[in-house]
Amino acid sequence: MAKIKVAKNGTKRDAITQKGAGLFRKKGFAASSMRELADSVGVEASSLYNHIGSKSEILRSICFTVANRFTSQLNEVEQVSQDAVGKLENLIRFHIQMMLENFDEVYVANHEWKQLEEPYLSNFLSQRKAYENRLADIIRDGISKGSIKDINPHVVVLIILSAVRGLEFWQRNKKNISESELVEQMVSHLLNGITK
Amino acid sequence: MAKIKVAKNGTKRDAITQKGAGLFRKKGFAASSMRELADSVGVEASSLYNHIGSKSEILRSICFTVANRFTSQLNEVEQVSQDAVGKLENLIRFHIQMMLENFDEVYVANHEWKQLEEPYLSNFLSQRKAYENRLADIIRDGISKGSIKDINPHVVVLIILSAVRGLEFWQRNKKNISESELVEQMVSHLLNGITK
DNA sequence: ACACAAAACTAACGGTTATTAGTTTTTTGG
DNA sequence: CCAAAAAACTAATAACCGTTAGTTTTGTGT
Repeated sequence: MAKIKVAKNGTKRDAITQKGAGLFRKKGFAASSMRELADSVGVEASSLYNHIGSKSEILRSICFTVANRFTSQLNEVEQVSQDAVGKLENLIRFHIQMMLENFDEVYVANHEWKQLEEPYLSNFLSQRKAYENRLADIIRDGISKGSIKDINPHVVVLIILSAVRGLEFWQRNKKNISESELVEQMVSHLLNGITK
Repeated sequence: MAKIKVAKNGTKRDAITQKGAGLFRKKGFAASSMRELADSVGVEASSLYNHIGSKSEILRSICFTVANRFTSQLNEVEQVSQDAVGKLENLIRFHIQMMLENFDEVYVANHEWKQLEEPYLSNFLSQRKAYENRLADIIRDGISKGSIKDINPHVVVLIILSAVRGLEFWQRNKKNISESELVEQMVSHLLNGITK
């Protein structure tokens, strides 16, 4: 009879969710079975249900935990007195850090949110939309104060969020460049471009 | 007894593949059933097999058709005599155009390639890797000729490809900005940055 | 109009799915 | 050390999956 290993300060539910994030990232949510998840946890599938309510609940937990962390950081950044470019830089760095430190979870939230059931799907999309709008507000502020070029704020948000999200492809090249160098170069490109 | 509607110059296989792209984009490959696909085509599930070999063959067809189109364009761009920034701009425009004109197919190739079976999965990844390396070569050339800042070429490739890919989120905002304006602003941001 | 091919149908196959019920083992607290 | 709670197990369920076989209908070329 196997036992679920729990990390320090973590419940068994957390352990299952973490393994779920890894599995869902590798295979996709719909293509992952509870039996596979149970295997990776080291237990029979039915035993999982002593700790979680359903398969979809795991996905829900992953998606909203990630979404809430981004929202929290944005809350803090908005309150700090800093110019628009500084705020943007702060958020870009946070996105990169989240991507590198919570890879599985962020990846799953980015890719598998479509498999959420209503009303969670709608909630998730609303939250993301609101996040994007607040980001656009920061850029608008920078434009009106003259520190940012007059570009459509939503286009800028799109590019920045997509670029940091693209770090999911970075794993492979990790060796060739240090993490700090990566962050600096991304920030530099996204803010200042690449042409001389 | 229903009949599959075929577009002009298209086989029934093409019609099924196209509906498949739409379905796989909306629900994901693994979460889409052949019965659902048959419904959207207007036929019974078993009838599909008169035209296609398997479910996975549809995905394969979508992914490699898209990949080959991008590779073809890169072949052409490489042969034109143009500086690195001009080549990059050309490719960025092509990516944006593909994303807007073949949304379902490009989206599926971007998101569902993980569900490909071997050896197709490895082939697909090799092709993508090769594409990225050739893009990095263009940037390296621009750096050595002085037209592009000295940034890690792979970081630049990452940002550009991710940004154009991010257009999958654009659909929603389509109303507020014209397509040509969108392209110009994206090219401008990716090449020249946003700071004044 | 008739023969042949193409493409639809119905029915069924073995396999997998998430989840539940009921039981047994393990852990915990007094 | 014993009782109660937690967490594991086995077994089974009904639903759904991709795909095949066999049959019938539809379209086509002469």
